[in-house]
Formats: sequence, structure tokens, C-alpha cells
Amino acid sequence: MSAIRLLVLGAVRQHGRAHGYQVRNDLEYWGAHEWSHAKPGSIYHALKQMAKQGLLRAHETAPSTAGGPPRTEYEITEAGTEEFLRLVREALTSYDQKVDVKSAAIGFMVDLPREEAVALLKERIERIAQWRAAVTEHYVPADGPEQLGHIGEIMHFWVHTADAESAWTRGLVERIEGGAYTFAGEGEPFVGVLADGQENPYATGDRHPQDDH
Amino acid sequence: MSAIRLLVLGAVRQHGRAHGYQVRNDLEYWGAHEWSHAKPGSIYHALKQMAKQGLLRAHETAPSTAGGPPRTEYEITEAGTEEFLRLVREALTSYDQKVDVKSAAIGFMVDLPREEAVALLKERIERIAQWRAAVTEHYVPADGPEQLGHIGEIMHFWVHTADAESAWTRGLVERIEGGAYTFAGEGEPFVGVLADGQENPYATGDRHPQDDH
DNA sequence: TCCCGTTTAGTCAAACTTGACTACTTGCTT
DNA sequence: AAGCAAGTAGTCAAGTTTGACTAAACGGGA
Repeated sequence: MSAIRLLVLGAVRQHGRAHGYQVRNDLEYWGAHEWSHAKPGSIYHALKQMAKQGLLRAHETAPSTAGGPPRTEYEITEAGTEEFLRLVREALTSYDQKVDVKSAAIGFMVDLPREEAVALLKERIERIAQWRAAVTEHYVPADGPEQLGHIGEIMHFWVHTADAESAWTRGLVERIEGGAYTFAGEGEPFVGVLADGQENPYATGDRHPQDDH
Repeated sequence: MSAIRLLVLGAVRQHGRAHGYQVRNDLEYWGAHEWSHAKPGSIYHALKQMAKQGLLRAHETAPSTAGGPPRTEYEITEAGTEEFLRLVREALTSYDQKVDVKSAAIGFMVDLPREEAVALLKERIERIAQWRAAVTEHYVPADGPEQLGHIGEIMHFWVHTADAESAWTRGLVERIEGGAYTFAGEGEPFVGVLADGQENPYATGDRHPQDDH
């Protein structure tokens, strides 16, 4: 799963109706340019693609209210909402070691009911444990780990990372079970999009693309 | 940086002369199919591309010794070796939170002198610290972190991950400084490729592509 | 008022990735 | 002796990602 579709679907859904540039701005507001590869091209491409697949409905719109070429607005469809929820659930449970997908899923977890979020996260913890067991059993050669030489460090690194993630997920589950945050059906949701015209406090300052982290 | 080029360059380099299928097998031997997206198409594409760019030299070869279509063998060029070392150095120092690139870099770190590897890893630790400082300062709004709601969990997750990685890197530096592993110029290097005809103990068992982790 | 920089909005070609498919040989089985 | 599974080696079209580029409108100073 690529994070782009999830992010774009989620942004359009929260907005109700959004054009590409608005989505682009929301993602930046969420800091997504820091942890996902959400370039303009990818965003506009995802919008078009998902419109073609019936996940979004495209509305041709008048030549824009403030500069730039005419813009297309999108709304999420029934099918799009289903796909969105499916993606959130999948991203919350699966251990795919991709930071962007995980981060996006955390951002959207409150779109599910509290109990479901907890259950999915517990499933994730379970999967990490299984993955860990499989890796440590499978990749340690019969005649001892020394055989692997420095290659063993790769495995060590994976396991270390998995343990850290597991620990963090357990903490998150505790916080959620302790009543933190507002989940689906629990009243006013947290607003995570920029209103039209609102200034983005986390703007990039438009750094040059050749920036290297 | 994508991990594929680094992995392919490294494989060809260790082999001296290799055809695509051999590279494909080496990567599987290294477990790369588990942590990178090293599909056949990507590997053959990378080989062709890098040959076109002068990083590899292609030799047309006789119709193969054991089944299958005729194969092309590749050798690394001077420019390719430079690029390889550049990529390893970059991957060791930069904090790009991509598991595949990091893992590949660990696998190839012994191709550098010991002192350089240590220096690069220390640089990495430093960069993680800087990144952490920037993120915690920049993303905590003036009126307290509560403002962020559950979105703050994303930041918390990044920071947690960064700390885990920093801890692991410090451990690795200690092990290397303590004399572990054989680095460039220290005698017989660790052999990380499969000899022609040698069986791969870590073969995938050719699982179906629709496997989901 | 005219030019120039900025913001808004989006396009495009080139490169890369994916997963399924082709094609050829070996060796076992019936 | 024919058939066929398994292994070897690689191709291909469809889809995705990238980074640089286009283009329109606003703003403000000389």
C-alpha cells in the first residue's frame, strides 16, 4: 500500500469537497512532506486515478477565485469511504515497516470507533511478535549466528526496530484505553484540515527540491 | 535514494562478473526480498540503466549453461565503484528512515575502512539528534502540545523511532570499535555471494506474489 | 501604469516499480 | 517415449513517482 492514496482520500473526506491544491496544503499541514513522498505530481495523479476508479467524484469548477488555472474539486463517494476505512484498518494492523503508511494511519485512527482502533492495534502487536519469532528462527543458521558475520547486524537491526515499534504501540493502546482523544461517534471530531484561506503554520518555506534531509 | 541500485551495484561488485539471475539470487540470499522491494523487473531494469550510465559494463554472453534464454553478464566499472562507495557512505550517514537503504548499507559497510565506517555512523547519530531537536521544537505549537490532539501521536512515534535507531547505532559503533567484523584492508573479506551452483539456504520457497506479509 | 516577484493551481516527460508472463532446458515419472 | 513439473533467465505493459516546468492572477513599488 502506498501512503498517497490513504492520505489523499482522508484529506478529501475531511474537507467534504476539495481541490488538488487544498489537499496538497492539508498534507503539508500534517507534516506529510516530512515523512511521506507526497509530491504534487503524486497527489494530482492519485486524485485523477481514484476519480477514474469511482472512489472520488470530480466536479469541474469555475476558473478559481484566486489565481492559477481552473481547478477541479473532488468529493468522496460511498465506495471511496469504504476504501478509506479499509486502508486505515489495514495500515493499523499490518506490520509493513513503512513510516509513511503508519503515520497516516495514526492520523486517521480516530475515524474508527475506539474499541475497533484498540483491537486493530493489539492485532498489530501480535503480528510484530509473530514476525519477530519467524525472523529470529529462520535467519539464525544451525551452526550459530557467528556464521552470518556482519550480515547478522541487519537482522539485529530489524529486531531492534520491531521491538521499539511494539513498545510504542503498547503505549498507544494504553493511552487510548485510558480515554485519550476523540474517536468516531464520540462527539466533535478533531479538525485536521486548513479552512479556505487559513494560513499554514507548518509551511515548508518552499525549500529547494535538492534539499537532502 | 532507492535501495535497488546500491544492492545491485554491490552484488555485481562482490561477484566480479554477474548476470541478472545471479544478482537476483544474491539479493535473496541476503534476505533482501524481505526488507526491500527487489522484484525481478526492478533488478533487470537497474542493471540496464546503470550499464547505460557507464556504471556497469555489459558483456553479451553465449546461450547460458543451464536452461533459460541467453544471459548478459555485467562487470562494475571504475565509475560504478565510485558511485557504489558514494551510495554506501550516504546511506550510512543520512537519516532517511527507509529500512531497505539502511539494511543495504549495513551489509556493505565492511567495504569501507573501519575508521571511516565508525566516523560515518557517528555522523548519523549526530544527524538523528539534530533531526529530533528540529522536530520537537518545530512541531510543538506555542500553546502546548494538547493543541495537536491525536496528531501529536505521529510526532511521538517519529521521535520514539529515532531514539530507538540512535540507540542501535551507538551499539553498533561500540561493537565495531571493539574489533568486530572484517573491514576493507583487513584481510579476507566476508563472502556474501552464492557461488555458481551453490544452493540458497534462505530461498523464498517461491511464495505467491499475493502474499501479504 | 508597468514590471517583477509571489502565490495559486496544475501539467508533463522521464524514470522507476510491479506482477504477470514468456521461453528454454533438465530430469523425473509413467 | 512422452509428458510435465521445476528451475533458469529474462521481458513487458500498466501503473506510479519524480522534479522540473507552465500559466494565471494578485500586489506593490518606481
